[in-house]
Amino acid sequence: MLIGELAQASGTTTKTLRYYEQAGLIPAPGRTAGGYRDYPPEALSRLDFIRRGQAAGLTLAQVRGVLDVRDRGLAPCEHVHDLLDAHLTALDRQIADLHALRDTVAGLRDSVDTIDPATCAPGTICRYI
Amino acid sequence: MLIGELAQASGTTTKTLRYYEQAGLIPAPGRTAGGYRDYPPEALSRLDFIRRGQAAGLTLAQVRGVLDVRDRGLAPCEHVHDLLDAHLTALDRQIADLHALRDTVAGLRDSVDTIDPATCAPGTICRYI
DNA sequence: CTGGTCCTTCCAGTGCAGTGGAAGGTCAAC
DNA sequence: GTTGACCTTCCACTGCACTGGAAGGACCAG
Repeated sequence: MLIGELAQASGTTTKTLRYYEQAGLIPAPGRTAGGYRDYPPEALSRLDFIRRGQAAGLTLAQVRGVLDVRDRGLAPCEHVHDLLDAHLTALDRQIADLHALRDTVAGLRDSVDTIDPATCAPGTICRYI
Repeated sequence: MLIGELAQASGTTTKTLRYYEQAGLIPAPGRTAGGYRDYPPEALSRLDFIRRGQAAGLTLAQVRGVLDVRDRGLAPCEHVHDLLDAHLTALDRQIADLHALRDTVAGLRDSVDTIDPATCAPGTICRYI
């Protein structure tokens, strides 16, 4: 399988595949006589896993962590559980932070509607922020 | 006011102040005989505004947009209202996206606890992601 | 044999908001 | 006069996940 075919099959680009190889996410494949990358069929399932990991909001470094465990011949179940657990905690905090920010911004925006701009102090940049 | 004093007073660093100047967020101040930056007192309120804008989750480019309006001698009220409104919309979508992601990740994590790892297919990377 | 498409490597840039460090100038105190 | 703190400019780097482009080789159809 040439790089362009794999890119098409996995819904990504040749640029990205070379980048993944350089980043240690996919192993360097064999080469054809002409020096072209020649991927085995299982490269596709590896790319699907990477895509699913990304869809779950994991970084490529985290995905690579799981792949590294798997490549050492181990079952990554515990690792995956801990990773998802930590990710969930981070997401919860991120959502809470964003919620607080949202309320702050909503208050600021409403203040623009309700506070008379004539009461702005001359030396300030903006009365509302 | 020298740059170190302003940095201390505004709770930032000299590096950041030079960066803000280069980025067009604060005007280039006068210089002392020795070539040191010499800030006027109102630089502090400008930096406070920048900090409040950042606390509201605005980018420096957005903050600079407000400052540009103000520097042209106009009241930025309408601009600020529109900016905050758009920001609020973006925040709401971001929160919704994050919520959906959170639910997905929670489902994945729980599947690690409930699905028997012995049922993993040998060719796959991970049964859970 | 030529044209077109695919592939190769390598270097550099994107956006965001700074941060690090080198090489050197200024100023006040001792 | 010298130490030390502060300042100057300039260039490069951080993290993240790519993306763009140049220069050149491989391969296939007509």
